[in-house]
Amino acid sequence: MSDQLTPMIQSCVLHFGEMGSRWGINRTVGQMYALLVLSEEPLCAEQIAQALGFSRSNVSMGLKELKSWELVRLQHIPGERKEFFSAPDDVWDIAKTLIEQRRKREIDPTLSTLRGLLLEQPANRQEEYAQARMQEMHELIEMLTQWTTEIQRLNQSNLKSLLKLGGSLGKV
Amino acid sequence: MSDQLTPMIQSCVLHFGEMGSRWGINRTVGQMYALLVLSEEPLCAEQIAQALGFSRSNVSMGLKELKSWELVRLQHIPGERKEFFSAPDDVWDIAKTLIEQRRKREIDPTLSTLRGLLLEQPANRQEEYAQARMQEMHELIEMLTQWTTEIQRLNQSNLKSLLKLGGSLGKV
DNA sequence: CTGTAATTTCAGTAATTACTGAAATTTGTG
DNA sequence: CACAAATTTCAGTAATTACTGAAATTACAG
Repeated sequence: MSDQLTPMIQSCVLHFGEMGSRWGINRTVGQMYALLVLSEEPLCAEQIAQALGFSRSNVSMGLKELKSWELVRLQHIPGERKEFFSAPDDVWDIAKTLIEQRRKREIDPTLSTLRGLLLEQPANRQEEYAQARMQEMHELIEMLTQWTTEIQRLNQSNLKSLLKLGGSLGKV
Repeated sequence: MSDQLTPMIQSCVLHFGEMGSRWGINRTVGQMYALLVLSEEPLCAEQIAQALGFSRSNVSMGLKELKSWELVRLQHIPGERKEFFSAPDDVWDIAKTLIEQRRKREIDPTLSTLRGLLLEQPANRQEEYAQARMQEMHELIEMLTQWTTEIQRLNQSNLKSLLKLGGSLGKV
């Protein structure tokens, strides 16, 4: 990594790179995104490559990935020919996008796989039990999904105030 | 993979193997756990290796991993010398454990990294902005964490009824 | 305590995933 | 439309992660 970055920003970028890789996100893509989030002005591919010490083509791949997740905004700066990228200004928007995308890519296919298997006629006691488990998983995942859907409707400050009501959840 | 498994169970096992690998969980560990969840009786390492076509040592590694996540229960079957493993009977217990463990391993260190960086004196305007972003991230993560803490207190049926109240969230 | 079954460890290898530089393509400007 | 800047693609390579078999260790019945 080049040392154009201040140590503070570098630490954060590195941390999110590691975190990303634990969550199935390519480490360098994680770093790129952290950098974009921490930057006030939009950055061009060249700047990202320079700041993080990656090849230009790696950055191109990374940005492609981030575009496919809808996590970056493409911007054109007047007078500049090249493309600039930035992350949403509101971190809650980022989180909502992440949740939504992961749902589309992983949760929905899982639910649909489970539904498919639940339609089959169990061939024996063993399959009967397995289907019961699958049914439980399906219900649980659907429930948690509905929750996140509700939460996603809120904006961050509503979320905060809802949380302050706090223990209200315990009173069911 | 051996074909001791019925196609139904095999499909499910394979699917969760793939899903696991997208979430930073080794594919074969994902398969092992799916198999344990779908099995009514506890399984021994040998049975898992046989059913999934993995080496005995790979299963040993996988079980070690699952133990470290506290996702499996070790059981001794009377008269049997070897160890048997099973997953919790309640899928909600499994989910709660997963959430808790990921919090410990990834969320807490992230919060602590952010707090550390927020204590530093910003050296310039750029770092000032970066810190503001870090502050937002910290707040958001802490908030979502508190949410999941609340939810984890509930049991599955409470969760269901709370969800049925449904749009109540929208009324904040 | 001895012998055997079971489990774990670990060094080596295989498989996967990530990254690069060079070439091809696209984009925008005069 | 010609040229140049910018971006993308992709085949090759590097790095990482996963998996195995053999050896070491542990656990337990007699």
